[in-house]
Amino acid sequence: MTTSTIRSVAKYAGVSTATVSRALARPDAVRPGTRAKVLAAVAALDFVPNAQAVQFRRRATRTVILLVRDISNPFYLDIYKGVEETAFAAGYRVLMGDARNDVTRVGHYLEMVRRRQADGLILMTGGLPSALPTPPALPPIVVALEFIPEAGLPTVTIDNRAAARQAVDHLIGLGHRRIAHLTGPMPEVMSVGRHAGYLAGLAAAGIEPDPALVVRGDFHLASGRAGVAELLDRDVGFTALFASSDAMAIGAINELRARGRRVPEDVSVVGFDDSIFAETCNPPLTTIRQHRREIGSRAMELMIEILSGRKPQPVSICVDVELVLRGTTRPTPRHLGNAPPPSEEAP
Amino acid sequence: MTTSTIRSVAKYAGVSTATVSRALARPDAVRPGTRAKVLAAVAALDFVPNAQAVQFRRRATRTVILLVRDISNPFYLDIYKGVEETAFAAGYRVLMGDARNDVTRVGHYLEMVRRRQADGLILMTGGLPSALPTPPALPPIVVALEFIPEAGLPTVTIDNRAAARQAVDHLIGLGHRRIAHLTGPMPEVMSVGRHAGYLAGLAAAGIEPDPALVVRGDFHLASGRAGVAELLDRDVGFTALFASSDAMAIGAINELRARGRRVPEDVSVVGFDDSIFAETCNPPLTTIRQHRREIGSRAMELMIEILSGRKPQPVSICVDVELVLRGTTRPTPRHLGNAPPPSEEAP
DNA sequence: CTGTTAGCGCCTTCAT
DNA sequence: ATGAAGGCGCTAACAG
Repeated sequence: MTTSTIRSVAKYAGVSTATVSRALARPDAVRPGTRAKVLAAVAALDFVPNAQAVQFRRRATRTVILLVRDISNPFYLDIYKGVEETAFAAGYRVLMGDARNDVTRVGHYLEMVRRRQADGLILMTGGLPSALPTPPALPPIVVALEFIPEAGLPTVTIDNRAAARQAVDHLIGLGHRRIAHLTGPMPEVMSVGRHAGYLAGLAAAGIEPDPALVVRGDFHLASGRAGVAELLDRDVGFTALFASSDAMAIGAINELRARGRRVPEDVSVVGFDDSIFAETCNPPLTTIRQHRREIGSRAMELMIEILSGRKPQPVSICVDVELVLRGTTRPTPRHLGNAPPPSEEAP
Repeated sequence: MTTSTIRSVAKYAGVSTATVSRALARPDAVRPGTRAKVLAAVAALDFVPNAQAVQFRRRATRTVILLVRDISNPFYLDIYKGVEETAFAAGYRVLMGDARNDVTRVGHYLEMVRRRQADGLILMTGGLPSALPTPPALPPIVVALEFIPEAGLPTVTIDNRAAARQAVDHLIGLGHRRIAHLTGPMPEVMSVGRHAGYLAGLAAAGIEPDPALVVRGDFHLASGRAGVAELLDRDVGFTALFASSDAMAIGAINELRARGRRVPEDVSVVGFDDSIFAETCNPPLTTIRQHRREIGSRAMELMIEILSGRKPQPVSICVDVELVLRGTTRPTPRHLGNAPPPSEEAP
């Protein structure tokens, strides 16, 4: 590893260290001739500036931490990509942290920022340690995807309620009226929003909500399976199912099949997320797409503005979602009545 | 954000800065009384050591870069987890980089290490820029999963040949003799190794290899689909298929179904990786499991040893794989002859 | 435009 | 066991 410093370069080029620094940082702040001399010296000595010294001196690491709830979830990969692209372009680096669903680990990462291991924190975990430092000591934070009610932190999210509503409206448009819902973990803002959208969709169509059609899940595949099992055991009739996550939707489809129901012939299914599983599963899943890349880059943009000293702290950005029609939904079977013209179909 | 420094703490506690530093770094190097005074001052002033200053002074960032070939691939998530866990426990941080299948970006990350943005680089990309710095200027590097022939760099991998052999032996054990192979991109060491294992398995069973049964893919799902299409169009008979990646295996299954072949009734399929798709696909995929977490943590362990100044540079570690029996393989149909007792079955 | 001069915050000899 | 002092490598005033 190299050891030449700005000082050796200065000596070699016959200029001062300040000039070297300038020639490198703001080339047009020095005369072309000197610049050339410096550059030649840099090349000759194979000089590489010591980033640690620079950052220390500038009191900025140009690094942000992206902390996710659980890194096993590939959902976060695209978010990361969005964050990283925007960060990289602006000269920032991204450190990805895994909270492992554990709030104390969030505190740990917060501490890293306070120690100036990083300039800011992009949080995608549904909670903060209760002993949160108060505003003056609170480092720059942007919350994405999740909600942290108390603190008035800048946030990037989707409109969960409206998104769920889209899913349900689609099902209703296909003629379904007995629509079940697999929710996420329930006191959580995200799950509550999606459930509210489900109810709103029914209400708008004048469909009486039936509590027996609603089962609580936890976003994971197994709970989708279990949810359908419960629904079937309850023996409530339903021709469609809206799951608050793709994983649950896939679990649900597996269980439906295992119990002899065909998808979409007997039951239409809509998921949520448009995860990587959605397209490759069989049949491909109709679902609500979250534009993850965009969520990530928006969050990073916000962070950059905050770190640049612009922006009034509390901002909120809402990223659009999109209903992706694929193979798991179709009009209700004619024998159940109200069959609409068989027009809507996935590409 | 806090601004108290070691100096203010020293003044408050009525000791020198050296004592504060010692009290924090090596508590038993100072008298209990002084330690208490220092700790009280730290608490009173809400002192947080400035990591940048510490690292600058110590000339170490305690950060390593994990550079992957393409971060969209969830395969790397578990590797990351393994790396991160081991790193975290040893006081290191992990910066994840995405090479986006682009060698020039590898050079960029190498440069980051040279600039001391990080202490070392864990490489999971199949190549290095040709203008690689020579040993004195070459930063600490550990290669994982992939192979970089020229440089005698420490490496953590699996035995691709032996792993593929296991897959093929399993199929042969079930009575299959017409076994097709979907390879990875072909000049690459990894793909070549797996293909060699396939051939070795056939040879050991006295089966004549048939070039018409081999199709080149690129590890991605679409190439699995295309590969099967080609196989079917060639009209070569086969009762089993070994794909060098799970994604290709799933693509293959989709295409087989689309063309009216049932899996595993008509064709048995074995994948490679045990990716997250393997378990949730339908039926669940029999495959070769790579212990990704372990590969990651081994790589990080190696890195730590190198950074600690131990370890002679060129080391190579080989992590075991495991055949995971699930639902896509079964004995050959009796009408094709040699049907073994129907014993082997997934749990 | 360029050089001189101070540190950034911490750790670490070297004395005491 | 503790204090005093000198940098790590660089940038940012401030003069010239």
